[in-house]
Amino acid sequence: MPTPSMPPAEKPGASGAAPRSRIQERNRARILDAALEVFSNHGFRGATIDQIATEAGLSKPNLLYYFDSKDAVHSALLSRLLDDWLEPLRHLDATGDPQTEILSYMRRKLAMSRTYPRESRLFANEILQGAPRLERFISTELRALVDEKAQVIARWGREGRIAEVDPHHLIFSIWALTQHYADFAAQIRLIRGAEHDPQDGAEAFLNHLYTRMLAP
Amino acid sequence: MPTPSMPPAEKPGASGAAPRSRIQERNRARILDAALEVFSNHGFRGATIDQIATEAGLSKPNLLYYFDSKDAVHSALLSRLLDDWLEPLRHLDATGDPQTEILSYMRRKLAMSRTYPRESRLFANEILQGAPRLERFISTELRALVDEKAQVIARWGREGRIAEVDPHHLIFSIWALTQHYADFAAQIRLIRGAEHDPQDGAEAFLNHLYTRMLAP
DNA sequence: GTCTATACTCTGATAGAC
DNA sequence: GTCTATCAGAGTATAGAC
Repeated sequence: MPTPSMPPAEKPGASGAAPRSRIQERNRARILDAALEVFSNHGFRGATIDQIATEAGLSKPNLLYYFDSKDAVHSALLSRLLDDWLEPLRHLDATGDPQTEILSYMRRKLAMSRTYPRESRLFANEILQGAPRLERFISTELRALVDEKAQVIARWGREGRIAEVDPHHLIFSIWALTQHYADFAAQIRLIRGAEHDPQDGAEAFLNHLYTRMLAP
Repeated sequence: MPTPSMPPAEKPGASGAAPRSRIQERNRARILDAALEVFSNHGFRGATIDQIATEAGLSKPNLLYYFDSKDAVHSALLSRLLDDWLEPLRHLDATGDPQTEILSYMRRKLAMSRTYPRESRLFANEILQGAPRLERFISTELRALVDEKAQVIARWGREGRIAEVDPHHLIFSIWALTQHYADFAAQIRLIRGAEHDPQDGAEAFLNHLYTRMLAP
C-alpha cells in the first residue's frame, strides 16, 4: 500500500492530480516552448528530441524524464493549444452587427498570425500531412463550432444584412488569408525583401476585401 | 580516352545529354511520380526511400541506381515542377481586360489546386519549413515575375480600371485562397464531411469575392 | 539493371550511477 | 532530478553477386 510520503507513481506531467514542484512546472514549460519552436519549423518527423532538449537547456534523457516519448511532447503541445485556437471564432457574436463581427473575427485571426506564427505553422504542418493527430478535434469540436457560426452568417445573409455568400467558404477564406501570413512567411519575405514586415498593409487590404465582399 | 561505345560515366539521369533507354525513362518517371506522392504527404524528412521505391514498384537499391540519393530525387522533382508553377501568373496579360485577367488567373490557380494537389502540398511543405531548397527560385524567378505583374496591376489601379489595391497582397490573396483548397483539404473534408468535394462552391465564392473587390 | 546482404549513421528510448 | 553510457530500431547508402 502506498504511504502518504511516497512519490507519485506517474511521470511528473501525467494527467492525474500529481502535484508538481516549481522546478517541474518550469522545466515542463521550457520543454513545451522549445518543442513548439522545433516542431513548427521542422514538422513532427523532422524534429529530434535532441534539438528540443538542447533548445530547452536540458539533456535528452532529462527531457524524457518529463515526457514519456517524443509523441507525448507533441500531444501535450497540441492539446494545450487547441482551446486557444477556437477562441477567436467562438467570440463571433450572433447578436452583434454582422459586418463588424466578421471584420473583427478576421482582424483577431490576423493578429494571432502575427503573435503566434509558430502555433499556426504547427497546425499547418499537421493538416498538410492529413491531420492524423487532429482528426478528432477537427471533426468534433471545430466542426461543431464552424457549423454553428455558419448558421449565424447564413441567417445574416437571408436577412439582407450582408451579401448572401456561402458561410463555410467565407470562414475558410478568413483562415486561408490570415494564416497565409504566418505559414508562408518565408515566401513573402523572399518576395518582398527581408526589410519589410510581411504583414505590412495586410490589414488594410483585408479590410477593403471583406468590406466590399460583404456589403449587402 | 572514352570510346564511342563506352557507357556514359554518369548516372542515367544526370544532367548531361546522356541518352536514356525507354526503360530508364519509364523508371525515372515512375520514381518521380512515386516521390511526389510520398513527399507531398509526409514532407522530406517524413518520407523514406523505401516507401518511394515500393510505390514505384522497385527495390530500394534499384531506386538508388537511378538517383544518387534521397535528396537527388527531391531536387529532380522540384526542378521539374518549378517552371509549371510560374505558368498561370506568366499568362496574366497586361493588354487584356483587367477584371477578366485577374479572375482568369484566380480560376487557373484554383484549377491547378484541383488537378495538382500533390504539387501544391509539396511546395507548401517546403515553404512552411523555411523554403531552404526554394530560396533561390523564390527570390529570383518568382520574385521577378511577381514584381512585373504587380506593376501591371498597379497601373490598372491608377488608371481607374480596377479598385486601387496593393498588388502584392492581391497576388498573395489569390495564392492563399486557391492553394488552401489543396493544402488544407484534410481539414475541409473533416469539417464539411467526406461526401462533399472540398472545392464545391469555391469558384462561385471566389468569383463573387474578386468581382466585388476589384470593381473600380 | 536488379537483387541480397550489409555497413554505417541517426535517433528514440532505457539503464544505472550520482 | 540529472547525467553518462548504451541499446535497439529505422533509414540511407554501398558492395558485390547475378
